[in-house]
Amino acid sequence: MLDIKFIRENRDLVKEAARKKKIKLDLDRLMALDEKRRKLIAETDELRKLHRESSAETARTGGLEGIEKDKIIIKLREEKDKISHKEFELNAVESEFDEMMLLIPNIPDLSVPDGESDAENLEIRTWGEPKPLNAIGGKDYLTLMKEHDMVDLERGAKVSGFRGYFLKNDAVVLTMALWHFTLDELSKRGFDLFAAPSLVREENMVGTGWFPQSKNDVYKTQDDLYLSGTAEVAMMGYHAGEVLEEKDLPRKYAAFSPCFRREAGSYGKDEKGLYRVHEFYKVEQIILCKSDHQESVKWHEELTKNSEEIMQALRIPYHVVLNCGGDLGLGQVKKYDIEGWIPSENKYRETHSASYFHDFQARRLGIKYRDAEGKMRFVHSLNNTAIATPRFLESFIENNQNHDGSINIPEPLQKFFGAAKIEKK
RNA sequence: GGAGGGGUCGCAUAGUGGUCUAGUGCGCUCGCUUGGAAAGCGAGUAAGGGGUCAAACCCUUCGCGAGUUCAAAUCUCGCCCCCUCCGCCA
Repeated sequence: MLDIKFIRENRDLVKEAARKKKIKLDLDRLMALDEKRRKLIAETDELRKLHRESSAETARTGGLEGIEKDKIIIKLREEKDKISHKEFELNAVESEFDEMMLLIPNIPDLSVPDGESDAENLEIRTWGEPKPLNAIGGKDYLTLMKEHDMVDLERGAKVSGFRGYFLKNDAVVLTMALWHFTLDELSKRGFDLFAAPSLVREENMVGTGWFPQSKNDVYKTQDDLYLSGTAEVAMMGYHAGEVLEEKDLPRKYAAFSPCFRREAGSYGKDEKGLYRVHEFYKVEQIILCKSDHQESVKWHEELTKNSEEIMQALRIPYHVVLNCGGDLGLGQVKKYDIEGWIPSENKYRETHSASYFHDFQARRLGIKYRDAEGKMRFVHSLNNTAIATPRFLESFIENNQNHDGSINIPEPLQKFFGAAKIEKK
């Protein structure tokens, strides 16, 4: 959410933001509602004030009886009636206003390129040597995983439906080793570790900016809780409604959680394998920092660097792209995706997504802090994937395979995996 | 799933329909006092919204929401959370 005062004074910026993000927006409607709203607030306040004065007077002259009393009560009743009518009018305007406010996009950074979709994201750097499949060993990850009895997709679909999967044996150990390794790396970098809830209240979905837009992509339970698609939601809700101290910022959190996505509207995309599944696991990095653009930029770069270092430690060639306007979420100011190299597809595919929001999420969630002068401010928030499984197995296994079909476990991961290789049984 | 108790200013607590514009204590801030400090004394002590160049000023808020009433911290209903207990359970 943006500050209405900011919107009022920067209409062109907001319109440009909507254009860049390819979001439909009737800003004139919002401005008209805002004006109406303020007028009604002033009128309501005035009526309330008068009524309050009358009530106080009545209270002071307590024991009145008969005609005198009736007269006063009639007067009070009339005042109250006027207030009710005014409040009714105000409520109608405010609820439409509030609804629209949730749809106002955050302003993307100037460095964000124009573009419709992820196809127009800009590559900003690469690491490692991306090699085609035949140069590495010649097998795609599913073939390899089946050979090693690491996955069962058929029974996954039988039990769990479309996009269902079972991981088995070394894949289970490898997956857990990846989580553990990642958490360990982040802990070393000063992150507090969390195992976060996936089941969350609606207000957190709205607060992070996932709702109302992406409601269709999220599973809802019969208790009106939602199955979150990322620990970002729970971790942002963690401090909702709180006032933090400036000295306690930044807060750096690494949160593990199961993640759920309906993938509505993605039929036909990545139907095979472990890349796009309904149920997966993720370690997410979350940072809350001071309300300052340079701070946000600094931590955004650091979050990205952390994930790059994890990619490097695990020997996955990757590139980093700067996401274009059309590929940004409502609240995002700027986003980098890290895409791991997939030899079998001869291309890079998204494994991490690092974005910052300025105070967009904090405003919706009410996460504030008292600055050095004692002034209340909204924190800035950022997040980035640290590792997402089983998606990550695709690039991991293909890039670390040997000609004999065995899979190397890079040195930093060995103490978590317990061996240096996955060998043919 | 069931039974009961509770949620008031940073903390503790008072308040069961009208002077609550929420009292008191503690804490905190400032001042007086002092050689300095403590104690004592005095004043202040929130958030959100409207308004304004900024202020003054005004409105709202006693877990959240709705209702009854001229008037709600106080009465009614729904919800959320916390505590105690029974049941079930990894």
